[in-house]
Amino acid sequence: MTIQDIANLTGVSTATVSRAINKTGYVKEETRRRIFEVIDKHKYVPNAVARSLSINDTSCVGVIIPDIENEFFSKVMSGIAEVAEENGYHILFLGSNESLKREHSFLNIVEAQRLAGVIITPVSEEDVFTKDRLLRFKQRGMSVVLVDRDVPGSNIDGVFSDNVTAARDGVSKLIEAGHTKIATISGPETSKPGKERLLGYIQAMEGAGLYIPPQYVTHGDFRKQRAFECAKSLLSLNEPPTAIFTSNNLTTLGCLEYLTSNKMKIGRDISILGFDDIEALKAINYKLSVIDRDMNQIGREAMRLLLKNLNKRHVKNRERESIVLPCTLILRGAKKMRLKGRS
Amino acid sequence: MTIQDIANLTGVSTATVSRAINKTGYVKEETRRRIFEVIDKHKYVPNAVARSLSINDTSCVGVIIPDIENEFFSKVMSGIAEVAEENGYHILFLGSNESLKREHSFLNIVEAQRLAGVIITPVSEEDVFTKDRLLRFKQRGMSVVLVDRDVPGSNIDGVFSDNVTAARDGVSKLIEAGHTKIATISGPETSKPGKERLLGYIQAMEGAGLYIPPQYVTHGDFRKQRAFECAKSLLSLNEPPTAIFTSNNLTTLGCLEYLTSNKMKIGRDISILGFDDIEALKAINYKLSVIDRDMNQIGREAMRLLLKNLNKRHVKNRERESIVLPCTLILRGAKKMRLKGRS
DNA sequence: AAACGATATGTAAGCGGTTCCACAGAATTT
DNA sequence: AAATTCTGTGGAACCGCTTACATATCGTTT
Repeated sequence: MTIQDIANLTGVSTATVSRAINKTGYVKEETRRRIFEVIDKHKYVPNAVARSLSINDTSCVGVIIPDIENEFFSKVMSGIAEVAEENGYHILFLGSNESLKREHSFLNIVEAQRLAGVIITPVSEEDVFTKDRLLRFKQRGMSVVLVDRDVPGSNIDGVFSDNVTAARDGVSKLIEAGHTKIATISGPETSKPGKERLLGYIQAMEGAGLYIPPQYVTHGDFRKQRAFECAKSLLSLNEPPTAIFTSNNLTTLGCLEYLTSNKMKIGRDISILGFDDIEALKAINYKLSVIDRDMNQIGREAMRLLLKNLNKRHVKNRERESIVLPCTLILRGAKKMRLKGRS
Repeated sequence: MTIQDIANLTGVSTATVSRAINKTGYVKEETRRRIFEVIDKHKYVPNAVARSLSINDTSCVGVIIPDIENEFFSKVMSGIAEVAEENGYHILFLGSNESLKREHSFLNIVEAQRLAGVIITPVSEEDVFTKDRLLRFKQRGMSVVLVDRDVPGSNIDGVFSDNVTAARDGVSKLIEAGHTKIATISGPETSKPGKERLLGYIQAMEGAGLYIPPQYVTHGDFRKQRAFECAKSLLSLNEPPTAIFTSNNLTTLGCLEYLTSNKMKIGRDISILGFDDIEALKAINYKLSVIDRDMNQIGREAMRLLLKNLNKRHVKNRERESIVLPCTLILRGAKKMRLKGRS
């Protein structure tokens, strides 16, 4: 069944059928009725591929994210999908799995499929292939939006979080609660979130005049396994920390895994401040404080930004539009820590 | 940049360029080299939309799932994506959010976009619109695969879990551990998982000669809120259960939320057996036993099944191919329950 | 040397839509 | 009544690619 068949069966031209279907141009009411009778009778559904080719517009955007199993990304995805659907856009899902090779291959797909835009959390902030591609996309009028991670020097729009402030305020709370021996399991320092959250931690500590022993800054990679080992090394120190700031949700889990497997009780034996809340732990009111973000909102804003800049060619020297969303501190830690050594 | 431009610049016909690009048919090595020089120089990327139209094949499958934020689905998605990528297929992500309206609209998209197939966990097992569409898809040679939920009487292939056995064995373990007062928060009884898990529970109880007070069977909807209320009603009974079988991950969380907010300690004050493991709780070795499934595998199998039946027209009376994967029981409950009233 | 298969390339007709343009009749304005 | 605008419709080019078919050249085989 093609538009030609429908035209023949109705006794009109394809032009008229097309106009009837798309409500563009004049079609006599009577003709229109007959056309739709035929369409319904034969359950005709116009070929969107042909249409895309013809009008040169696939109402489709690509979403390249590193790990859909991560609660953060699945929620972001959800937000993206919501706004996309409201606006008649479809989503091509591309899970890079933190693999550069895959990311590159996906960028090719985005280009080949002539997608209207792409939302991406790049695997690496320093990869030149990805950067070049994204810039080329913009030059060609595609809409490109970064999420969470940046591509330095690219001036590409994006939705980010106020990592520094959040981390600083969060760690400050730990200090207010009496902690002085606060360690961190940081993220990759080549990535915006990793860098900024570490910076916030440092600012809070230095702001309070607290010394940071070098061993207190362990270097994770935003994954569980590595965080587990970082936690282990922290707890093996002569002077182990009384609180740990973990810089993303998986880091938190890895850290918790080590601590609980060593029979430590969070909120009593040690305090944890995590970045990004975790549904399950929220449900059981686990004594874990977190810096929370509205992940759905991040997705929604990203999609909105994408839609807003559709078809806007890259203008030279245009200010990048970067949306920085705030975080909130959720204190679920147990009792405040007893202050030692004071009256 | 089109294939025509490349042809002109190289001084050959589009046919030759096409053959060079797709490695189909003869092209002299020298010509081939020149063509690719031009392609590289101008960063030409063939238009996949035009190609799809021409060869009548979008290497793209639709995935319609109700809730990507649910750990189960995000892992299934991950598995699907993995196999899709290995085979050069793309994924159109369609999140129905448990809304029939959206699901229907997505089915239209699948049809209009001429996708090669669709993997779907339908919102309702009784919706006739969806059923009709899926059957039509099959008749037209599209590959259709169900995941987890069924469409009765449709004979559509699918990947399911051995819910009855798993639930029966799981609940039996609770009984072996000494529990006699075991309640359940079931899922929608119109859905395969809801129905079967409840059946498994009943079989285990009856098999052990245990009476099931009607109030012990509460009816959830696989969501948190409702489960919270079910838990509340169970704990308000004169004779509250000593163990609860929760029939999916969100049900478990809702139940836990109620219990923990009432200061009950899981594994001591009450035992929980959940269906589907929860990453975060696994990490902290929470005293919660679960029936676990390899969710990634479910996704992988679904995609494999889809690929296998690509282009195979619906054969009348063909046996449906339904893959039923086993579950495993993970006992993380605390100590065995003290047996009461016996020597 | 003729015949043949392999190699190399071009022409042009699709794929299934959209849309510009032309044209005709109806309705309205002057 | 003529001029003008509005309605309604069809013809055909076009979107960018693939491919059947035709044709030409070349190296082999007989």
